[in-house]
Amino acid sequence: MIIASWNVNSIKARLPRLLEWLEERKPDIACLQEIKTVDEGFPRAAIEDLGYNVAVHGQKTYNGVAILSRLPFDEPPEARLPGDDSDSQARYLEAVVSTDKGALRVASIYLPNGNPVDSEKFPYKLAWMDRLRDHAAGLLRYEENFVLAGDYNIIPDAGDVYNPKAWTDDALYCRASREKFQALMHLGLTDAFRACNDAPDQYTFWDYQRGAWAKDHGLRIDHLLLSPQAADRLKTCRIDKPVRGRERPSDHTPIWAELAL
DNA sequence: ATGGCTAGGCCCCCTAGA
Repeated sequence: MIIASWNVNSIKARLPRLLEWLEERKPDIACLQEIKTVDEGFPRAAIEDLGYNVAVHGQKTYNGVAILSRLPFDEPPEARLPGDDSDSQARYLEAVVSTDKGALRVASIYLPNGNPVDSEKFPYKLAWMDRLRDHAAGLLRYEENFVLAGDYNIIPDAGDVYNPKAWTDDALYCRASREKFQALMHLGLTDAFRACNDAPDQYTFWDYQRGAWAKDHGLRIDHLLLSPQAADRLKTCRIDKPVRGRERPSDHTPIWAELAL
């Protein structure tokens, strides 16, 4: 089955692009980020008409995540990441589906950007990453298939950004951010894209500004992180780059993995 | 030589994104 992640940068602005991509790629599960609407504003019917079950954790104006699944959800999907009851930003949604080869847990993640690094946004990002690591450590104890899919706002390595020197002090690439990402990976997760492709400059985001798309000045910041059980079933992982070049695009493009499930 | 965008809100200018 195909599990995808896409930061759509507003579900309402991007609905035509989303519907055409769902019909082309036919993902079994699609994790969306930055839907930028409350639950009631989500265009649920148009997506259900394509055969998807829809789970939404929305918020007015900012953030917001969703999970689309051809298979029904086993239990009501769980919003929010444990560890901070005062966190009101809609950045996490987790669901479980049953396949004939076992259960699959999927999370849609919109990890905080963290810029500027001298603002309160940066410690919020780092604390959020600590919470994600703690939660992932708990999930690993089930020894099941899971995929943590989303916009991590983390450039893992120098080969994942067009000009790494310019990003040294940015919240997406600075030492503290990448150390937190490494701590998460060192639990035993697999970066699905890097497990399938070691070429540099394979991006998932291109800024709307400064002709970034035309010059291929991109970042690889959207990731599918797999549990060991899911990694054993990984067949391929790809980035749907042409979607970024379409009319009224998101600044992110979809990434997806195929698992033998 | 420079600066070049997009989306939402209650909206003609601001915040936010990365």
